[in-house]
This record gives sequence, structure tokens and C-alpha cells, in this order.
Amino acid sequence: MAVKYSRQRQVIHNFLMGRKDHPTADVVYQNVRQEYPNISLGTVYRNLTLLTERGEIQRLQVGDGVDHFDADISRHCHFVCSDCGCVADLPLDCMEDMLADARKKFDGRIDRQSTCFYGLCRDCLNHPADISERDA
Amino acid sequence: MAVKYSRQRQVIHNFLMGRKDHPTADVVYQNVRQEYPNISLGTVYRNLTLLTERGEIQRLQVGDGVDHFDADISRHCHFVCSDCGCVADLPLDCMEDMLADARKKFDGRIDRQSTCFYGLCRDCLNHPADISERDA
DNA sequence: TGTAAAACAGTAATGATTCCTAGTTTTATA
DNA sequence: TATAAAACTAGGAATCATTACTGTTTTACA
Repeated sequence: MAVKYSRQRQVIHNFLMGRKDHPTADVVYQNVRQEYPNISLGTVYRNLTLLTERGEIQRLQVGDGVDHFDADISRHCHFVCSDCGCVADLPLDCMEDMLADARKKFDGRIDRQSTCFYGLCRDCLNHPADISERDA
Repeated sequence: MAVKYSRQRQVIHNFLMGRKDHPTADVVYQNVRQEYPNISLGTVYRNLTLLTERGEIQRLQVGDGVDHFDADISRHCHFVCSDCGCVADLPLDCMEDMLADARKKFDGRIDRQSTCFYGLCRDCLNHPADISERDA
């Protein structure tokens, strides 16, 4: 199935490339809709999947039940705040070594790795009041 | 909220401790039902969540859209086969170093880490016919 | 331009998980 | 042992992210 150009796909990809916060499909939809009012949510999902399959973006599953998308396809780790849910990049030098080590030890083929750290981001550490408000 | 004993919870925990393949909630349900015929799926979910919150098991989100559960709560990586979807343990020595490195570089608090490798398991590598059948 | 393939908008369907409620089990205490 | 409060259960309804379907519009190319 040849891929044809679509304005919608380009707008989606452009939007993603301008963000560093790894938005969800719905966030992409809400934002792209500002400049492209009658794009449909299905189109957003279809193109995010297509771009992912073609390796132009990557899909992140950080464990909050919603897929996030990242236009940065370099190999890097992520951090997810257990309080506010924000997702940030966390580049670590040891990723290559780890992948090599895993390939050495595992009986099978390893193609890629996904590493995610969990904790509290700086903002949530500095504003503990927000946590009690949330739990109240 | 104090935790009271429940037969269902114990059966669920026992079942998980006897498996190394990181079953999903539904697999737990289907199996536990053999010996406990009218346990409900909601009870399975509730107890898996409760056990996870109490740190007696861990929840794995490997990116197939379904939660997996692991009675082994030691720090270890996982491997997920992109073909058959099986989930296996993959212990690596470098996990401690990686966590230390992440804590050094990240401005915030890091509590835990989740690392998952993706590729083809040995069985799927050895039976490439299954792959073409699947795609056909 | 004319046409076939691919993409679209809009909406319905799916499926994992959570929520709800009335009834049951557990546990602490008398 | 009774008993009462708190926690738990079964069963089913509700939620919500994502995918599938359908008739229409774009794109690519002759």
C-alpha cells in the first residue's frame, strides 16, 4: 500500500515535532483542530499509527493507559511523574551497553528497548500541597 | 482501610506465584475459575490492583494494551516477543548502575524503573512460517 | 481531465478496566 | 459463641481509549 501525501498527516507530524512533552492522541487532536477544524479523531489515530509504522515518530506506552507520541526517534529513556503524569526525555549514556548486554544474555533476537523511570518531577516535589489536594 | 483476609485474593496470589509467564488479568480469571467457579472478573481486577498497591506483586505494561502481572517483585527487565506476544524475564546486572545514573542526571525524585526489550523469541525465530501465516 | 488507490470525516463498535449495589464474609470485641 | 462494623464479593453496568466501517474527497499519474 503506497503512502500518499495528506495535508492532515503533515499537520500532525509538524505539531508533534514542535512539542517536547510527548502528547497523547487526544492532545494532538485538540491542538491540530485549532488550525484544521474538522479533522476527525480517527484520522489522528490512523496517521499516528502510520507514522509510527514508518518509523517517523515513536509511540510510548508509559503505563498510564494512554499512548503518547514522540517525534524524537533517537534512542532515549523517559521519565514519568507519578503525580502530575508529565512525560520527559531522559537521555542516558548506558543505553547502548545495556542493549548489548541484553543481546548477549537473551536467546532470541532483540530489536529495541524501552526504558521508563517513575517518580516525582521537580515541580511536584516543590509543591507537596498539590498532592494532598489531589488526594483529598 | 484495613485489609482483611479473602480466600479469592489468596487463590489469585498463589496462582500468580506458580507462573513465570506474566499472565494478564483475564488469564488469571480463566484459570482461577477452574477451582473457584463463580469468582468474578471484577474481583480479580480489584485484588490484582490491591496486591500491586501493597507491593506483593507488580503490574507490567509492556505495550500490548493489556496489563500483565508478575509475582516476582525483584528488580528485573522483561522481554516481549513482537510475534507471539510472550513475556519473559530478563535479569541484567546493569540495572542498578542505570538507576544510579538516572538519579544523578534527573532533577527530581526517581522511585522505580521499567525496562522492556522487544524482538523475536527463540521459538518464533525458529518457526518463520508462523509469521507468514499470521500476516496472510 | 479521467481514473484507481489512498485518505478523509463522522460515527458505530470493541474491549480492557473500573464502578456500582445489594448481599456475604471476616474480624475484633463482649 | 453472638454481634456489629468494616471489608469483601458477584454480577452487571458504565467508562474510555482505540479501532473498524462507510460513503465521500484527495492524490498520483497517465
